[in-house]
Amino acid sequence: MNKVFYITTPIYYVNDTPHIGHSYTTIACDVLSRYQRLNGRETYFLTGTDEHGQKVSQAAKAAGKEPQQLVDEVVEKYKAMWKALNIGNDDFIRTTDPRHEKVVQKLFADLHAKGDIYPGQYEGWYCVPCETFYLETQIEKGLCPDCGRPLEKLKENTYFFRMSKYQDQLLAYIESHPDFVQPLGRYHEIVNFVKSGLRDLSVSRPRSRIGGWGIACPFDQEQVIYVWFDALLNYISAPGYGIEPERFGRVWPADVQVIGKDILKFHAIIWPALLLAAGIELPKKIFAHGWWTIAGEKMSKSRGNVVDPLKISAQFGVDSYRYFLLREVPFGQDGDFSETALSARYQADLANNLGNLLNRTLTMLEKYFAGIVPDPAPGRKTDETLTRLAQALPARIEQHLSELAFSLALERIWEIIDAANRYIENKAPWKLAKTDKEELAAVLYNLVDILRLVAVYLSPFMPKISQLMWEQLGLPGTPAELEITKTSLNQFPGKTRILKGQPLFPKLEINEEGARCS
RNA sequence: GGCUGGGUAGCUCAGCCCGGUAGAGCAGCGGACUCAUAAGCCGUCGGUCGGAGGUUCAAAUCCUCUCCCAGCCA
Repeated sequence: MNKVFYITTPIYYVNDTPHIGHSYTTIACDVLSRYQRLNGRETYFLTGTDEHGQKVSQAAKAAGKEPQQLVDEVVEKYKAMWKALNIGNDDFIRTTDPRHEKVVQKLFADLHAKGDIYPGQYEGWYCVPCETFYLETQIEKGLCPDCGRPLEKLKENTYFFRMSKYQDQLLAYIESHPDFVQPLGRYHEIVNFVKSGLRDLSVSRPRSRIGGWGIACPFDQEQVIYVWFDALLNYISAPGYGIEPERFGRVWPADVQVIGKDILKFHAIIWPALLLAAGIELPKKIFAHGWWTIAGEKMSKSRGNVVDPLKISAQFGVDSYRYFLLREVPFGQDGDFSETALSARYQADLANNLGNLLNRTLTMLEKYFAGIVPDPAPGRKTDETLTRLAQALPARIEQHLSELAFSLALERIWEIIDAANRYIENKAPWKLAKTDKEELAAVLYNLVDILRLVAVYLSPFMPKISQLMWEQLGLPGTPAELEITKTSLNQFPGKTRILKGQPLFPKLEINEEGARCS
């Protein structure tokens, strides 16, 4: 049995509604998993929701609902969003799933039995109204850094995870696996952090203080398991750790865990430390991507500039949105989102370069060959540049996607699109139509052939557009059904009747207007 | 404060490791063409490479100092 390609998004906190940030992570993971499937590899692409914690129970109380009712409602928003964005996740885990709770309790008990979870007392500065603990270093003059009210020194019972014990082991692992945390800058942060020393971590909360909304500690009625301990374990509970050993063995370790840079430490320190304690192999790669600002400003509810992916998708198309997010900014860096920038990409890259290339090619086929792709003549002329680029493409895409360099992968595809547009200019089929029907046939064949290849390699990024291209080219099935390793030039079936349709990316009427609104 | 990135064309960035006539895309301008979503193609304008000093025949690239921005320091 081959190892399944396992990729995860973080589980999203139900206290938030899905926005551009969530969609960014999830789309990136979707592209990677679609690419793996295209290569004939089985995938396990996991996303889900983080549903416990005090904030959720507070929000429920404020809304006059039971926590369970609230999370059941919010989880649907996430599921609807993923459906709308054409996310092909293989599983969806909720931390309220019994399959998850069981694993969390089991592991908590195991680590306790092993002595890696031990009882103690947590002491810190507590803000009663905010219900939050602060460290000495976070506060000034005994006031809450958030609301400014006086803090109380509070001591409460808790269980600690003996993280300090795994400090050296973790450091050794990270230093011997320079790809473990990416991008490189984040890797250095983590190395320095671990070197500076790890403290034991409080991993439970008194039930009396936070209410019951969480996973109960299996051996102490007074304690509830801390949300982060609970949440991180989703990555192993979903593939069946301790419950379906065979499946777990095929899936784990995760090949890539994609996260936002804000939760790096949980994933690159606490998470691997827990796995070391549990004697489970560590994930192969943690990749922390950057954040989006909105038209130069930080996104926030109070500014009212939160980007709704559904609204943007309705306006520009789902695939345009997917394309923009991955093309505009190198994965790992921060980026700026604006309708103006999206509009520019739409116009230049999508409508003018790609959409128009398909359109002009199909029009010429209709005009000169009644919409039937000419048979590929054995000795026909091919284009050196196009051939070279097409042959180099698979390895380049593989390289870039293995590094999560989505923008570079897309640039490589656009090199071919640009070259194809130049090819048309150089060959001037409208002239050949009058002088050399044979070469005209060769040129148009080469064009649909290269467009077929473009559709295949574009399919992980823009599944719907890729499918539309496929259909307009008159090809049967879907581009994603094709094993990518078997794609090469000169395989477009001759005599195919093309089915030219509407432009892939119609001109945007309200272009200026939209730009101003953003 | 310590550590790490970064400051290059109007905008976004590459080049810096391994010194040798400043690059790409977008935007702007001009041209020829017409298959096409007035798209595409060709050409072109545009930069004292954050600042100062140094090494060198030669520095965006190496060294020193300095200013500014960002990230990490539970």
